[in-house]
Amino acid sequence: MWTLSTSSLDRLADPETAVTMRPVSTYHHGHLREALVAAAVELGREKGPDGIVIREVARRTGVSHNAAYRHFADRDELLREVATYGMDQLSATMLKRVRRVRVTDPVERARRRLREVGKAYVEYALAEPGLFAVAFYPVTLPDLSGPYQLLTDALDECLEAGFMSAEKRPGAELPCWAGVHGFSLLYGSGPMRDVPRRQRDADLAQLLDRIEDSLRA
Amino acid sequence: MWTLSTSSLDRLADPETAVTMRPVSTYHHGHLREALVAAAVELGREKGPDGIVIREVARRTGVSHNAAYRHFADRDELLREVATYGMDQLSATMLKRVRRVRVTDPVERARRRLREVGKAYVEYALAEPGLFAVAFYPVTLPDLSGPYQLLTDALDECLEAGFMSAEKRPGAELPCWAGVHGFSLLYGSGPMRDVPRRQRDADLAQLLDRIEDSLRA
DNA sequence: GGTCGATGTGGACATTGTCAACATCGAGTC
DNA sequence: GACTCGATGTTGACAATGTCCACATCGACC
Repeated sequence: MWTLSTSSLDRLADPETAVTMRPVSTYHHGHLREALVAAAVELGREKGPDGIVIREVARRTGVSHNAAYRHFADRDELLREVATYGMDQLSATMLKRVRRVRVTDPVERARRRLREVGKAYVEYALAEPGLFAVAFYPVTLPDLSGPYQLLTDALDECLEAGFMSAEKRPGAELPCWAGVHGFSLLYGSGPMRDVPRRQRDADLAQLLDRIEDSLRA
Repeated sequence: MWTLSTSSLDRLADPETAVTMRPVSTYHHGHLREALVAAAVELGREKGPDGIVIREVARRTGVSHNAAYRHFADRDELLREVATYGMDQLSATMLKRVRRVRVTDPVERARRRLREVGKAYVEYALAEPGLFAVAFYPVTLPDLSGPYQLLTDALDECLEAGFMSAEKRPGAELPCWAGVHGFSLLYGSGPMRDVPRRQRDADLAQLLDRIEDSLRA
């Protein structure tokens, strides 16, 4: 029953339930909550927030409509779960890219790290426009501290390396965030969504150049 | 019958139909299309894209459900109409603010105009978050040439005035647009929506400062 | 005065979120 | 080892919605 691409569950199943895994009788599912979230994530990935439909989630999980109400108060709570999943993936994507930077020169490393933070943000938003939209769905709003902290760290490093002027540091997060966030939406689901990849990459590079220019000491 | 706040119809009713206005028998409405769009705009203003519900629009217009189908192929077409209305208002807001600039020094005037373009964009997005969301709803996407042209003009002026370095001019629209667009969403319906007005204004001022810094020769 | 196409109406259907009542199962208790 | 009880699923129902079809009504033109 309930076949699942385990990969998409990696971050969902907590170790405890993972141990208790049993093949399941037809009635009590055993891991319904996780299975439902996994199905909801898949729907969100395919069709965005509006595509996350309780009854379809139940159908894909091979369970009756209404079963979800034993695990989520309402649709919004399920949405919030998917949003958190997306935000976690965004954090992970950013962290991975930042860690890949192998430069010793402090200034160059700070610049590169800030750039990778921005690139990763956009990369995830464009790779998963549906989940990104869910993560920023007005009713949803999961914890943002992961991505925000990575940006803060990158900016601090720019300051320490002397790449950024000190009087620009306070509140510098916002202009940077707004830039990549706006870019993500314009190119991910907005009016620029059909711009070919080459052009889009060039535009992103230019955006990151301008952000650097704006911070430079 | 069909009471309407005429003010909200100003930009909708075309002169021709306006002349033909008649008090109407109960059946054939006479200006149903305009009345429906007006009601849809009001709903969009109150609750955003998801709030624009055909049956509610019909109810508010005092007409049967289904009546709308004589004027719009489906809900999306009605949405598109509202989106166009919002985009027109955005253009108007921007134009108004740009025109208010009364500075003679060319450099200072170019800077101020670019700034007002950005301020107006954010101002409208924050004043009408629902309509702004409709205007950028993925399925919608009305004509953007109005706002875009105003930005282009402002940047051209910055170049001519010598405030912006020439090699940064090509493609300069994008970074600017992304910045104000991202800001609008983060503060209008996103994670920053509860930031108090004072703080928000300061953040916007800083964003515009950084944009100027990024373009400076 | 009569006809006909445009415009509204009423009814129907499938889909959805959600509630209430009922069914089933496994973990403790005697 | 049988029993009970709370957690977990299921069935059925309801109202709201987008959309389709058949029918009603009206005004412009012959």
